Amino acid sequence: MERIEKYRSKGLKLTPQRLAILEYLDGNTSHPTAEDIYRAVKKKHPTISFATVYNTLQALLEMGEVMELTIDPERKHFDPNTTPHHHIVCTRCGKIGDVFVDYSSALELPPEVTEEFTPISNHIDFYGVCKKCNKTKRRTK
Amino acid sequence: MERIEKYRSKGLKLTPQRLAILEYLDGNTSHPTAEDIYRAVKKKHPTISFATVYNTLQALLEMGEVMELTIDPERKHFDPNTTPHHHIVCTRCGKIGDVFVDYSSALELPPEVTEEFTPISNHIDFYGVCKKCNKTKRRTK
DNA sequence: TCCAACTTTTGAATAATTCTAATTCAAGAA
DNA sequence: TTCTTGAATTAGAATTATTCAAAAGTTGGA
Repeated sequence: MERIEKYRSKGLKLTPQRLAILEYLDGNTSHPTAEDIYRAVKKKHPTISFATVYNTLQALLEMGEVMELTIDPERKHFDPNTTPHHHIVCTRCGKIGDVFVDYSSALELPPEVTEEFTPISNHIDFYGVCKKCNKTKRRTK
Repeated sequence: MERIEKYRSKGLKLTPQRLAILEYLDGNTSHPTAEDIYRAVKKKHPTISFATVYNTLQALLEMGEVMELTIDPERKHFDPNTTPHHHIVCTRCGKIGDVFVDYSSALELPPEVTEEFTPISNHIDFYGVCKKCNKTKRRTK
């Protein structure tokens, strides 16, 4: 997600807006939504539009430079780390953490499934409570 | 998902519309969207509204009688089978299959994750290609 | 430096889902 | 069986996330 050469060579035109988005995403492990990105980039480029964020994300998706996460039923999250990994979500605050373990060898599918589907990959959503929320009193109701 | 007594005893008022939704969901393994349910129930209750489908789904969610699936980035799918299980999605047609295997014991989390999160549960999305799509020629672009 | 092709922008358009207010109804009480 | 009331249904408006369209502005190779 760093060297800008990589993007130009893949035919991506590098505008200031895109550079700002790339910079924001580089090494970012916060799993931002489109809105998170929009708000962050807006600080340096107050005129940037949502469409530009979505356009750029679309381009990066097609280049395989970001992944779309479907963990959150309300909105898409994006992950610039495209090496295969899993996620853990705090069920109280929604914080998303990374899990860099390859469980594939342990995930054998039963015959009734492999008869119907040829498996290709997998992704695990772990659910739990983060440290901060564990300290906080659970809201009563 | 069957005995209607269960619902009444939990304070759910049983209207004809709700009974039709319950009947449609009972034993349904197609992982329908709200629209799938709306269209199906509409056959018997032509005046049913989307709001009723969403209301009922909300009530069933709160009762723990259906699960919301986030596999599809475009829309929510619902599963009346609330016993813990996983899913496999056809990356070509979107068909969703069930995987009734408990992999929990194989899904140990590394310390850097358990330091930050107290894990509670997990759900695996498997991705693959279904039998039907495997037969079909892949569309060339 | 020039210019075609690609981007950005604004605002409108979609699509999924939620909300609102008025009307209707389920089901326990009488 | 009828009454009563809180809950459910409905139509349609409202919201929210995301996409699209057209005009204006830029990038980067020639």
